[in-house]
This record gives sequence, C-alpha cells and structure tokens, in this order.
Amino acid sequence: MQFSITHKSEKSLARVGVLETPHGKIETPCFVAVGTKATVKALGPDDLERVGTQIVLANTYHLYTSKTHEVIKQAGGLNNFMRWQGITMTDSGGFQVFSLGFGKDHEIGRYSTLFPGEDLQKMVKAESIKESQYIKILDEGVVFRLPDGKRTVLTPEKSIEIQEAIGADIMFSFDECTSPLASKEYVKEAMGRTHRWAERCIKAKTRNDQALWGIVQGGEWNDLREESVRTISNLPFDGFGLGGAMGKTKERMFELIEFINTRLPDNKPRHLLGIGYPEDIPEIVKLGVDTFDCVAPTREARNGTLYVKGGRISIQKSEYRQDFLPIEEGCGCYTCQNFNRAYLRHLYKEKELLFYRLASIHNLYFINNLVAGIRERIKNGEI
RNA sequence: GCGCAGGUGGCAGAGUGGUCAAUUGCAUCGCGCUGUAGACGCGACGCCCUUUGGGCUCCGGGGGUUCGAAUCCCUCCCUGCGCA
Repeated sequence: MQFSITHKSEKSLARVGVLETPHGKIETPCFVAVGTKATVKALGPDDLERVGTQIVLANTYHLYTSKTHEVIKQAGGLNNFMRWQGITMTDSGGFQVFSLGFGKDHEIGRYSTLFPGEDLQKMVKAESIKESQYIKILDEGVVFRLPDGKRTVLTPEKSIEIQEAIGADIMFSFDECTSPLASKEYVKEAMGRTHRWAERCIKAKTRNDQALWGIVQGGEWNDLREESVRTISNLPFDGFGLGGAMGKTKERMFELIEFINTRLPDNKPRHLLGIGYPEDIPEIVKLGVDTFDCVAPTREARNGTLYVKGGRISIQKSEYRQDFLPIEEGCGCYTCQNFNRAYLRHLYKEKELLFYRLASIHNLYFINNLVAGIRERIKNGEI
C-alpha cells in the first residue's frame, strides 16, 4: 500500500491524496461503504461501481462467527469472493467489543442518544456496570457470548489470522472500542489494552501484501488521546484509525478529531471510524480525515430516509404518495434518473425488495458525489 | 319463512358482570438510526385538558336487570351458513 498527498489545503487540515493498493488506487478523501458480511446490503458490485464507491469495509467478527473467512480464503480472497474490483478493508472486530458488550449493557449506540443531550439515567446506570454481561474482556482477548448461545473468542492474533484469510487490502488492528458512558479510569485501562493488542497485531501479521492500520483510542480525554496517538504512531502501522467514543457533543467530536489529526504523522492516511452523516462530512474532511466509513447512508436508506441537499426526507410520508418528482431533482443517480418519489414510497410501504436497492443506490451516490465535490474544492483551494 | 352462528375502535380479531377507553396484529401517523445482532427500533393512535394525572363519550339500535353491563334479559335491525 502506498499513500501520497497531492494537494494540501492552506485554509484547513484538509488534503487530497492517492491511496494505492493491490486492487487499484483511489483519491482521498473518500467514503468507505460498509459491507459487513462481504456485501453492501441490497447492492451488487455493479451497483457499487455505478454509485461511485471505491472502497468497501467488511467485518472480521461477522465473517468469523459464520466461519465464512475460511470460505473466503478458499475463494482466493474477499475481492474474488464478492466479485468486487475495488479496494477493500476489514474492521478487526474491535467495534463489536463495544456494540455487543457495553453498548448493550449501557443501552446506547456509540453516539446516537448522546448528541441531543446527555441522558442522566443512562449515565447513572452505566456507572454501576463494571463488567459487561455479554462479553468478557481480558488482556488476552475477548470472549463473546452470542445471543444464540455460541461463544466466540477474539484475540489480536486471531483477528489478524482471520483478516489475513479474508485478505482485504487494508486491515485494522484489534482494539477495544469504549462506550461514551465509560469512566476515564476505565477508558484509560482499555486504552492500555488496545496499545498492547496493537503490538501483538503487528507481530501476528504474516502477509506483506496487506496494509495494517492502527487505531487510536482514549475516549473524550485529550491527555489519553495524546498518549494513544504517541503510542500508536510509534508503531510501524501503514495508516491510522480514529476510534472509540468522541465526547458527548458534536463540537467535542470535531475538537477531538482535530486534536488527534494535528498530532498524527502527516504522511500516513487517517481513517475516521464509523462517522459519516452527510452534514458532518465537510467538517471532518477539513479536519484532515482521509477516509471514513459509516453505516448510516445504507441503513437509513433501508429505513426509508433519503438524502437530499440540506437534509433528508422520509419517503414514507403521505405527502409523497402522488409525488412524481425524483428524490432530488438534478441528482445523477440511477434511482433519480429512472424513478419518482411516489413509486419509491409505494415500494417502501409494501416492503418490496427493490426499494432497498434503489434507496441504497441513491444515498451512496449522494455521499460519494458530495465527497467528490469536496475533493475538487480542496484542489481549487476553496477549502 | 324456519334453524344455527354472529354483529367490538380504519380493518382483522380478543374479551364474555367490576381491575375495560377495551389484549393483539395490520393499516395510519410521528420520531430515531454514525467502525451493521438493524430491509430495523421506539412512540401515538375515541374526544378534550399542559402531565406518571383528570374530564367526557364508547363495544349494531332501543329498552331492561344490577350498586355496577362490551359482557345478563327483552325487542328491533343487519350479516353468514343450512333447510324450504
């Protein structure tokens, strides 16, 4: 993997770069479509291409619990398996340490309910939970107790082994993603673990055609983030991920991203893990983020929320019942070129499968188009 | 015309003397989804009032029994099935 910066903004931390991997090169900043189980839900590779997607992120945990990583290895790697020609990444399973652990105990998403204002009851409840009832986090690794009763164990070594079997262009080191409700004391402890795991991931890596990016943790505390950046950037990673909880307001999240990015080495790519509402994208790019993934465009699409300039529409609303305009006039996506809101609303209400595809096509196109525009504006010195 | 079964909120369908403004599903409406346990979740859904609260109206129509009826009785209307 190679990364080179081709344009650097004088107005912000934004930059345009070229990321080159065995499966092609792309220009950054770039949105990464989430394809957890080796598919971007509802879409085929041809759809992804038409929508302008360049990178897809699959997930170690999900492909491991179904033992699909073995099949993928036999198939000659993720690209062959899912018939995708572009770049691929795999998340390490570190996020599931949160989403299937304290995320459930705390009854909270990584951000969701925090932005509108802190929920005191949840915070009080979270403080009383010292150990997750769903997973066991040890220095050695993590034991997941699945909803179906199966046990899954993930260690840094195991995560790398699985990620090498999957064979994506870019792997992430196994980390512990912490809850936004975790105490500083706990986050510090978890961060130390993530650092030790990072070293073990590097040692465990055997293939040299795959890149490995390290993940910065430390929650919402500057001193912890600083320490994490120092530790992770001193290890021989090919790039970095910004992970974990990023404070309880958006302003704080932006501050933290800036804090971290101004301290990471300039010449390596930075991936903001899991963030990507359309309204936030211009900001995170200005703060020096090169790649970022987010389930929102595809999940919201499936749930009937479609992106338009300046916001989003809920296609279920009765006002669209006889609305024969496209989702957004002037949109160049396949969906808007061919179908109108009335039809999409009909498909949604009837839970017709075509809806999920058409909606996902639109939202991904919207995001990719947005990011492409931002790249041009960085090149033109506007950002 | 006779026999049997039944008429409950937009629909389907529970309840069968008080804890019923009435289970549940669908529909409707609103809200939410940020490294995907998510083609999903939460809420509202008779009317009115600012509430975890209060008031009014309510289970085909009318009348009755009872302290109290969606629930029991009488009567009328309507629907389905069977027989003429």
